[in-house]
Amino acid sequence: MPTMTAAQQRAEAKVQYDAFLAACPSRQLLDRLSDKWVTLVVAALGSGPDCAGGPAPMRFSELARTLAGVSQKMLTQTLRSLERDGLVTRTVTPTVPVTVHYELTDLGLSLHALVRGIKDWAQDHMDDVVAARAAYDGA
Amino acid sequence: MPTMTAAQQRAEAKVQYDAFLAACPSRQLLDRLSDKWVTLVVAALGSGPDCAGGPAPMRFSELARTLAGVSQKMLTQTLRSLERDGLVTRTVTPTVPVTVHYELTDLGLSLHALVRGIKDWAQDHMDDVVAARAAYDGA
DNA sequence: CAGTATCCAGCTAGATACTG
DNA sequence: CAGTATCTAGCTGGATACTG
Repeated sequence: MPTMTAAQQRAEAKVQYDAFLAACPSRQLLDRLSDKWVTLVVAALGSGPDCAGGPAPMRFSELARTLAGVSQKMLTQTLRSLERDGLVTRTVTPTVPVTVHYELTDLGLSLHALVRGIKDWAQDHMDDVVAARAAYDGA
Repeated sequence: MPTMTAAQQRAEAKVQYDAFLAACPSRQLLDRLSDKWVTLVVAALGSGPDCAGGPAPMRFSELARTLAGVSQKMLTQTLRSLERDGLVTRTVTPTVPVTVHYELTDLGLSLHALVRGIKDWAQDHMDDVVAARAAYDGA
């Protein structure tokens, strides 16, 4: 065999990739933020239903309404993963029917600061992006 | 018909959802950052191949190596969208074979600051997340 | 109200082959 | 070197129905 096959080279690349991941912790959080509902839930819990207030606990149905368009499945899945990661707390009040509140933890709040930063950047620069897009498409 | 069907309620929700999107500009950037390769490319161009230096122009193959594991297709697609959005510049040097450099624009650099913030947050808090995860799984 | 369970359509992204 | 083109497997996430 004179040289590596394409498949072998790919396998090799995967190993290097894993190493790159291990060396760059940002990747792990990235996978979290890459889930669009995660970011939206954090934004909702951190900024309130109107996307402009302060942090506030919200009920399941309240979140579902605020993020209208999210399926129950995705909302549940997202909230579970956030709870598991210690970013939100889940509080069950045994009324009939049951009432459940979700709230950002301190850790979640610190992440919210980043999300807020992203939002601010978007508001400041999104028109630049739109303009660049128009120029690119026109040319 | 006494009440709305489930399908009608869903259609209604979609409209509200669109309104929510329009009211919250963060969503547009979110879609951008939700693409994991976008964030990684910005990080690579902004922090250098070793993920620790300063902003530096990089060649196509250099990016492919740094983000080992990315397919040519995804890398090309990602770079095109970033170019279209005015976040990176594409410079072709007519050597044989051709040489292409990618570099962050000022706009791209300002976005990189956010990515850097995310990275720093990850380094500061990722162990908390891991601990929370272990506690959740153990209980 | 706040889920869980199941099914499946659609899109994403990987593999592969070819080009200037 | 830096792409483009094509095919397709697999996974994501939506729709729907059911439960404590």
